Amino acid sequence: MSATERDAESGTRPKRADARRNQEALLEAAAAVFISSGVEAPVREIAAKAGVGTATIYRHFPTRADLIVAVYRHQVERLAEAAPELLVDSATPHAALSRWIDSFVDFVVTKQGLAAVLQSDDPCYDPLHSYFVDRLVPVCQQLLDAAVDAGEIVPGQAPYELMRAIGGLCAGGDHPGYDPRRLANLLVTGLRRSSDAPGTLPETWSRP
Amino acid sequence: MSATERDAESGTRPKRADARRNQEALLEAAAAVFISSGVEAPVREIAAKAGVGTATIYRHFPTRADLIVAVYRHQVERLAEAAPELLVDSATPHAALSRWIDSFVDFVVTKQGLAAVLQSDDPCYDPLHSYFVDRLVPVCQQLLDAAVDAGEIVPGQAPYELMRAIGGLCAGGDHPGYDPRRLANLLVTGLRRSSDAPGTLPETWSRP
Amino acid sequence: MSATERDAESGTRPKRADARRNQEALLEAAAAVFISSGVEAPVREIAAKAGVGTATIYRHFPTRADLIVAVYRHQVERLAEAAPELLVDSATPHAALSRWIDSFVDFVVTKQGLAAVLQSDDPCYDPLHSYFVDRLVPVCQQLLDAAVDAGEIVPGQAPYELMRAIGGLCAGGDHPGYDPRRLANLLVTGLRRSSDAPGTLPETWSRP
Amino acid sequence: MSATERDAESGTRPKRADARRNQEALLEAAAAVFISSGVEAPVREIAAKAGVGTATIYRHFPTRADLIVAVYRHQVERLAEAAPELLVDSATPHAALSRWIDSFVDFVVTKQGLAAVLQSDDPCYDPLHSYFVDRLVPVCQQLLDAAVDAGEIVPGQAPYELMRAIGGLCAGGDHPGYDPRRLANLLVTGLRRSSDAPGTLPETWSRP
DNA sequence: TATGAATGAGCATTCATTCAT
DNA sequence: CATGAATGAATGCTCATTCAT
Repeated sequence: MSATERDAESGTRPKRADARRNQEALLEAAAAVFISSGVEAPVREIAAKAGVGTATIYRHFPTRADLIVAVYRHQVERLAEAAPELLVDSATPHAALSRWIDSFVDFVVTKQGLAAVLQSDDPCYDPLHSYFVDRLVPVCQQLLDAAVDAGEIVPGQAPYELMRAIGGLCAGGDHPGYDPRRLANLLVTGLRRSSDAPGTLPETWSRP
Repeated sequence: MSATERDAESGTRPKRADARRNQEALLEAAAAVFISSGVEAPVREIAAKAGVGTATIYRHFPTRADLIVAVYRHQVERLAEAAPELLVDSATPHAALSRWIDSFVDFVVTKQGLAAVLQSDDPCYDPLHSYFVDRLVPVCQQLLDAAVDAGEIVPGQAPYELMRAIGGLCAGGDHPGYDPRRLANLLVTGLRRSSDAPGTLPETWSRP
Repeated sequence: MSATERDAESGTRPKRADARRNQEALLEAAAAVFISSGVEAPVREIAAKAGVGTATIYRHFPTRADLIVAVYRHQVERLAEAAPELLVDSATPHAALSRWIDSFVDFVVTKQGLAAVLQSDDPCYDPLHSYFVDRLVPVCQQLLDAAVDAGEIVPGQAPYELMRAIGGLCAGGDHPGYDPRRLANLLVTGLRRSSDAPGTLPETWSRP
Repeated sequence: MSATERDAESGTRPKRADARRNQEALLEAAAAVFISSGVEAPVREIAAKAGVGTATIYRHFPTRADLIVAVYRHQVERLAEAAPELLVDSATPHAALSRWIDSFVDFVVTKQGLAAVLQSDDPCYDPLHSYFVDRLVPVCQQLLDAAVDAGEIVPGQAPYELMRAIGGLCAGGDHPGYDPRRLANLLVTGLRRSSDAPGTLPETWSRP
């Protein structure tokens, strides 16, 4: 009989309940601390906020990346799931892409330091990168493909590259007048087929 | 004859020789370390690389911001001075802007962590921010103005915001397939007057 | 049964045993080091002597003032509590005052650097000052008042000033022939009503 | 022919003039810095204030003690020379002692950190101690002797001990209400023959 | 299983002193 | 003889991680 089965049967396993409660307290606390002090906030701060010992964090989330993934999983999932609806609801695939990028910006920009971590080369964040890539890159690819198929944007834009760029752009911070949404959409606008007005705009900026 | 006069005449500078050599060694070492370990690398590492004591760094560059500014001053100046020539040499102001952005990207992208520092809120970096802003924002403004005047891009794009965005975008790093130049130019392309082909592309994504 | 309850019952305190042992080792080590190297001895030295890491000190005593207070708390308390008994046991209030000053001198003179720190303006020592003032000034005041009421000494001597003076006087050190007790009592003797022999001694030196 | 003689003859030795000028600038600067930052102020601060290199300080004053002695020599001399006059001018030897102590207090109390240094055990300050002791202790002894001979104070008070006590007492600082002059004189008052009113005051405070 | 105490490496920074110029 | 650049040891403090209870 597995622990899970026993749980399902009795429902009286206090330990498990404790653990789950801890896990949730931890996620809440981490989310709060991530916002106030960034995703690289000291472990102790998170533990203190959650009212648990530091080692408890390590038990539940061996690496910081695990914790970050757990904290943002819901939002990442929602982001991933939103794409199909957007494709249906929007006037054009490009509009869907644009709106999805908006959501992505909203997500990244509110997480102090998330963008920085996503750009970090530190291997300790590899699981974090993997999760984001696995979950969001296909979705972004889908949106890009749709827009390409509709002839709205030029083909060939790698979704990972685009998201990475937008991530970096979101790291700009809260400075007054800095509008990550607008800037991200500038990027997406830049993808538009310049052949909208064929021949009129020489690609003067193209690099050799 | 004062020491200063002798210096001016002979160029021997008896006292300063060591100091200048050290200063240069320091700048070289710092540049190298900034690339390998980022601009927030430990002072000790830079000192070790330069073969000097740590205090020597503090003598020449009291704050880290001073050191960073010194290391990049030449390149920033070249960047600032390049704009007028680009305006003359390029087919259109937009092309000049695009090429200048290329140079800016080339500059930022090779400095590990520079983008991050430029985005930091830490007041210790204020002098660094000031220097970059004072030196480059007017130049970027000039290029933007020219492109606006030529009817190539929409008006109203703040140069600081644009540069900040590009800075963040450059923080994307060295990942294979990540092309900051192209992405930055996507941004600039996004600024183009969509009226190039008036009416053809509904601005479905435009923000309120 | 919670850990707290178990503690209350058995006194085993499974968790705190180590911590308490360390705390005590720390206090002992600090006391020893304070004597040999003064109360401003490097944190590392105390940690080494106690056989703990430096951070352990910071855990138990976030500031140096905390550590100093903890080290001397017992002695300060004894000093504070001794006054009432002295007033009862001594022939006169002045004698009680004198004996209390003796104890105060004994306390201060054995703590290398304590006097200096008590005189320091560094705000980091404010809590230390406060503790000493809060605990000892009222006691000294009480003794002074009693002596004044008995007509033994002139009124108006601020206890804080007196203690500060004695503190400084104790900083004289261990030099042979230097007798802080005697000197401090000279001070207290100086407070005596000169009207012991009214009119005989012109107060030529009296300050306005 | 000694260097001094040659100087006297020719008066053209620029080097010597420079050196002397430096020495004086140094003394002035040191005096100023000692007041503002204490006698343990960084060497560089003094050098900067004097407009000389740090090594120049070491040339003129190999140790800090040398510098301190030089800075205060004039005032110490005046203090030493004042005693005879005071003995003549004052109504009684005790009054002279008291007034001299006043001057001593005035001297010590205005030198930030001088008292602390005078109490330091650091052998690097031995020359400083020696100078003060050699110059002032005999003077104080003389004043004490006179007062003893006049029957005003009890015999046996070592002058060095008294001065050390007063020095420590002066370290009390600038705190409002802290009056080192008064406290020092309390000490001297304490020396008075209690037999002014013989038998009236039992030496209740005397320690076994 | 949860705890939180302990760890100790790591960092920025200061300063007295020396030495090449 | 004067300079001031270089030194590098010393210190306070933080934080991620481990481990005994």
